[in-house]
Amino acid sequence: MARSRTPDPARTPGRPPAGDTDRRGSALDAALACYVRRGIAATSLRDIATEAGVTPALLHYYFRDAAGLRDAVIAERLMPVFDEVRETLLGMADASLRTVLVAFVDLLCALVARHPWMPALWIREVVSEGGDLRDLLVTRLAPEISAFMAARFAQEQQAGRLNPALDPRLLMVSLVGLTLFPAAGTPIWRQLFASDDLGIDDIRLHALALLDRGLELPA
Amino acid sequence: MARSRTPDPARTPGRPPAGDTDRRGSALDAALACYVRRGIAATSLRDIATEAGVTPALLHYYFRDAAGLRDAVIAERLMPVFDEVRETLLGMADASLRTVLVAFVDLLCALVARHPWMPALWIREVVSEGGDLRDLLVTRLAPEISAFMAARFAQEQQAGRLNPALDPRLLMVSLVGLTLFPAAGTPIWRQLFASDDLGIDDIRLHALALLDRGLELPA
Amino acid sequence: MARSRTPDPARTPGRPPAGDTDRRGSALDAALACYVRRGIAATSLRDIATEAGVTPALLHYYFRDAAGLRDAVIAERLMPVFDEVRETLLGMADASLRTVLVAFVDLLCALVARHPWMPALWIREVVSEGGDLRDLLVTRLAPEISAFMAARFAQEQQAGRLNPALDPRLLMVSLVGLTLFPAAGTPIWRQLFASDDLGIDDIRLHALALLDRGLELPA
Amino acid sequence: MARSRTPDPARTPGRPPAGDTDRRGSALDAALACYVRRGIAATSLRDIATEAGVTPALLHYYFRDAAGLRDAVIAERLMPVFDEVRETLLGMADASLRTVLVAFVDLLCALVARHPWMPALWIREVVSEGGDLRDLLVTRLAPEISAFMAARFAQEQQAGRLNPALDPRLLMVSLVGLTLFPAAGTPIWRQLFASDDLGIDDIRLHALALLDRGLELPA
DNA sequence: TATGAATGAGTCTTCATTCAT
DNA sequence: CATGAATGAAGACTCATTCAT
Repeated sequence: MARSRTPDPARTPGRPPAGDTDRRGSALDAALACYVRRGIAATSLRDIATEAGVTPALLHYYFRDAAGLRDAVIAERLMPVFDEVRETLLGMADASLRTVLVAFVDLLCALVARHPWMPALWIREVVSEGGDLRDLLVTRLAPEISAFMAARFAQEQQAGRLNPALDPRLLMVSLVGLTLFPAAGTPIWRQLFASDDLGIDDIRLHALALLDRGLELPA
Repeated sequence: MARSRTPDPARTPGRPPAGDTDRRGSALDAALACYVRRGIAATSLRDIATEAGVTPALLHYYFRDAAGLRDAVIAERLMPVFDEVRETLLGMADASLRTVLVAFVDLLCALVARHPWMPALWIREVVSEGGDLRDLLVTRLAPEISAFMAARFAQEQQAGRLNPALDPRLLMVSLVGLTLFPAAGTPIWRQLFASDDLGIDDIRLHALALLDRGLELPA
Repeated sequence: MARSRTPDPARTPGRPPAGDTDRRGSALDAALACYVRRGIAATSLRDIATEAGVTPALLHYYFRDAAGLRDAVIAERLMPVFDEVRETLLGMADASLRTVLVAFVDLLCALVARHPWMPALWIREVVSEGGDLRDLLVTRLAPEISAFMAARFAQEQQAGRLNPALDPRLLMVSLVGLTLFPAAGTPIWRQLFASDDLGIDDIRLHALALLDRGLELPA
Repeated sequence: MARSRTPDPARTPGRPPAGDTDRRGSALDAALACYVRRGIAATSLRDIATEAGVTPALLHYYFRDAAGLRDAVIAERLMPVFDEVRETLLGMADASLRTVLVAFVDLLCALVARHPWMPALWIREVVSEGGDLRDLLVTRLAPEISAFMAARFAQEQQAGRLNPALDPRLLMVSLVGLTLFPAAGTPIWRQLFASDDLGIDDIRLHALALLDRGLELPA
């Protein structure tokens, strides 16, 4: 039974013809918005259909079922973004550690600037035990990056060029905890500090400052 | 005729009489477990009833509806924990900044050690736009703490006793990003680095080291 | 997870308390009527709910799902009838072949008289390749009976007391083909021959006559 | 503007031009296969489309709707077979009763040999109360045959040339019950008696033997 | 001639909730 | 104090059918 479900499989990978109304793409965007707002598990197909202005039946026509839609969102909206991070990072094997770290922070922040929905979705669906993005992270995205980064950290540490009290494994985690995590909570910090201008660039500078020299507290 | 729905409203705040099997408390625990596992929004009353080994009707008898149950979990399981953090922190107004910071990190880590479910629930439900914990954070827990901490940071910074490139508003966010966030992802880092022993104490030491002196990268 | 779905399992095997309205039993009867009318596979839960005058949700409450309802109908409406046939027949091991055969025909015809819906359901759902009754026949009801009967036939044939041209395996099939099959089609034959009085007793006498002496055609 | 929906109505009765891939004919065959497998009422248009390897829309293009397809299957696949039976039988008005009976049995068995799907479909869809084939039988096929046969039986009986205890109306029913009915259940009897070789010819010989002289039980 | 797009109605099923007991 | 019975609303998904191309 040929899986010829998707109306025009040949069109799937890239963006649609453009110019014309692209209902499939709109559906993906609507799904993404719902996922960000309520979480993947709590989003119903009907929510997405309403958001996209189409009937639930159409979503079934395009994506077969709820899991198919979710997979399509991951494949066509999330993976391209993640792949970009991986490519950029792995291409920097020869740069100095400082360069790599700054590039990593810059990369994540630039990513947030372009895709404001990313951090919230990422933080939420990755830490969730049954989260679908967690598998994605653990099996496809992170292994290469984390191995590369952790190895590099350990090596620099042994050479005495990195704070010896740090845990090489947790350093990469820290980079995320100082960028994506604050970015995900931006609406909260804004409200908490009554600072409507608090943005990803503040996060970036703050993270770099903290990483670079720590708190600089007097002994 | 006011329908006094909760069996014994007077008993609610504290623990039940004890001695008897405490079905209400078990229900709260079951709900908490489900919230952690699947997220608050994606947890059905039926899930909780099954987990607790009671009928859905009993949950209605105790908590009126799903929102009532959720509120009870927040009030009786989450708030006590958060209040403890707030009390401890606010009681340290006179201590040195280093002492306060170390105490904050220690406090969060001790909390994780005692309530391993906390970080995942917290991280997930706080970033969710409509999340109920987010309201809780923004309206009840954080205002005092964040105001206290940010003011203290700014004051120390002006006195030249804190890295001037840091953002006082984001520093408290960073403390969470370096403790609760890594803690929430522990299963992932363990799998990623094949380190079954990676625990909250590693997170604590790493965070303190990073905060204290940063990366110590050579110029 | 204890399958404590059925409201009152203890009541299940026998008929309900009687006197009170037995909605579970009514649902089984309604399901049976629909199965007979349209076939098991083509009967929707909604059909049954409408026929029984209840909501589809109630059927789920009682029987969990469509398959559960079907199984309940089989177990509580069909099996008792079939078991009766098996018991009666297997209890006649010592009787003469003629006695056994006449008893078999009489038994089936009496059964039809008491449960007019039986033949149609039986004929239809047994020949259907994926039919659920077919499994029932092949695995639970027929093996004993058919083995017993075929063995008896073969033994009588060897002793020269049965038409040697007959196939012992098919003889029992013939008994059904001369009783249940004509009974299932009764409405048709009545219409075809404009005989409103054509009934199960005509079928019985005709079958016995044919079995006994055949057509008695002159050579 | 009369929408001439069937592509080439003139082609309908006979086989298509041949030489070209006959998608209409394949659809009919696919439908027939599905009908046999699941029953007419339980077969969806989509099932048939999948089986035929075409789109549901094409079936609508050819047959207008599900009923139209079913009617086409009846008209172009079933009726020719049934007509053949009728023609053959009605052409034997002058033959001896024995000849007619043997011919009838032979005819049905030959038919089964050529169209193994026939008996199952026939038995199932004819006894079903709302079955579409039942109308067919009652209104188009059987009236002539059954009238002819029953009259003949009655006449022979009055002349003392047929077992007087038989019911002339049911005799023709018996012929079907001893041929098509056993044939429909062949897979079952095979499994039940572990006889993979049990076939239509065994059925034919057994039926003839039983009809001819009955069981030949000793008094 | 044939099909991809689209949908309203219908399917089974789960859910939160009510209520009598 | 607790639950079994019951249901309306909503869930995912399937279906036959229409229509523009």
